[in-house]
Amino acid sequence: MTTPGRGLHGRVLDTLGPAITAGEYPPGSVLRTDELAQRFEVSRSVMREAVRVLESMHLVESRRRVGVTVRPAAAWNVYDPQVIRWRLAGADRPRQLRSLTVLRSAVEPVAAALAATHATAEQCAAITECAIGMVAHSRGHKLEGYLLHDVAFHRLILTASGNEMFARLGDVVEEVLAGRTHHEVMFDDPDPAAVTLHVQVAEAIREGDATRAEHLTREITEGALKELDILAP
Amino acid sequence: MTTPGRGLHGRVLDTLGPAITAGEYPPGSVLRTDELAQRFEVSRSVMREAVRVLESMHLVESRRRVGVTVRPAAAWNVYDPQVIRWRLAGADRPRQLRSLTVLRSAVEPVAAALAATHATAEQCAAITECAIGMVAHSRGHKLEGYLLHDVAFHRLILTASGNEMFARLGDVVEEVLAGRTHHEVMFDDPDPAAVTLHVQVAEAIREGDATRAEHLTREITEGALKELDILAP
DNA sequence: AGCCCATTAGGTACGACTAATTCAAGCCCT
DNA sequence: AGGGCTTGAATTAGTCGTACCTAATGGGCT
Repeated sequence: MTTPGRGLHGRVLDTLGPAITAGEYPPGSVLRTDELAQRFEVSRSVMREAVRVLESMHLVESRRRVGVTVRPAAAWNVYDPQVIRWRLAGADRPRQLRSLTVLRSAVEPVAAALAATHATAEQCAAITECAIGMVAHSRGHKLEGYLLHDVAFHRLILTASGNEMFARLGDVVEEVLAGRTHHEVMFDDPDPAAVTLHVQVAEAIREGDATRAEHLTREITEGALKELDILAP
Repeated sequence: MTTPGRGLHGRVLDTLGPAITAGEYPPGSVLRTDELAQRFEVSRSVMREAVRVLESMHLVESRRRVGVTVRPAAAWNVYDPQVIRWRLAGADRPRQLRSLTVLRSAVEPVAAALAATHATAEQCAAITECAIGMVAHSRGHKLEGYLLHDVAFHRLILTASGNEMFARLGDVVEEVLAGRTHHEVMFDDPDPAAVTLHVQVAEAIREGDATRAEHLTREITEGALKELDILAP
């Protein structure tokens, strides 16, 4: 995935970030740079750089004479891929997964509709290939192969929408899908109906049928939501 | 808005960030920390902190023996409020505004539907108040007052949806709406039809009619898209 | 109550040293 | 002779530690 620990400050972040997003330090908690530097056995310079990054994510706020105070969760940059990963690794993973899936259910249908009118021939071919790949890995405990094509499928559609904001949600979708396969209860084989829907979405996009692509994609995301309801009502 | 220049490194970012997002340094461009420190007349420590922040936004990548290389736009954290502000201040503001409006058109209808079933009585009251405020400022060149209520209206709905990912898009909506009022051509008074739609959305949410809230909100966002088409086809 | 000042923790600057990576010169082997 | 590999020198970010500045804060004084 992403390079863990590109430098000492990155190592520090890999510990501090998850700790903060996990609520280990409640909002308003005050940390001191020097104390943190000692705790992590790094120089103040390194700790300052780490704090700066946390600050840019709005996880903390640095004020003179006070220290580094933890900000309430409502202020966090929850779209930062790093923050998303930290939170998905934490305790409220289910809630996080649900939020992200709801976001998917809002974005992906619209993205699919746009893809139906904007996708190039190459993109259509790639999307179709992914759908075929999903079918090929839909039976016989080939979950890893299925996941790979599933992620690529949704990422391609988001990209083909031509909207950069949508395109950048590819990472989010990947996290959600990977999480479902790896951490949550996943039925031995994917739902055949879902596989069919993916094939049909590919069809609709290829044919330039925006409305159909949108509705079919909505069915997929609603299925994902129902799946979550079953696991954690 | 946000505090401009919380420290020297912030001052540097206020210049470097917009420059990079504006494409002033094409992808692959190499900057050197020391050179930048000299150019901005700050110490290396300060410049390093600034670079760390840019790195956390995926605007640049810092590698030994190479320098600080500018990453392609596709890698940028376009959901970072700071990045959004920088890009909106730059040359491709129209494209950016369009991307964000498309995002709104995907998210807000779903958020409104959720708000219809999740909003508390207090939230319903606040939303209604905003709609009333919009009506009150809809005639006679009261654009600032109108904007204020418009922003609050959409922000409240996003919050009332109960989904934190939606809630955090309040800043985005504010930027878009503020941009429309301040920088783009804005008709002297807002479209009466749009004002009515807002009132009706408030109604639907109050009555718990999710489907109606969703459809009405979709009309609002589609109107916003059409407005953009007129300005920049 | 209001003002003043000592305290405190972050902010900035500088200098020295480390480490990784690139590039190229030089070598060996084919 | 040419191509690929090794080695080393140059370069730039990374880390550390120190010294000093600045501004909030809280308590004590008037």
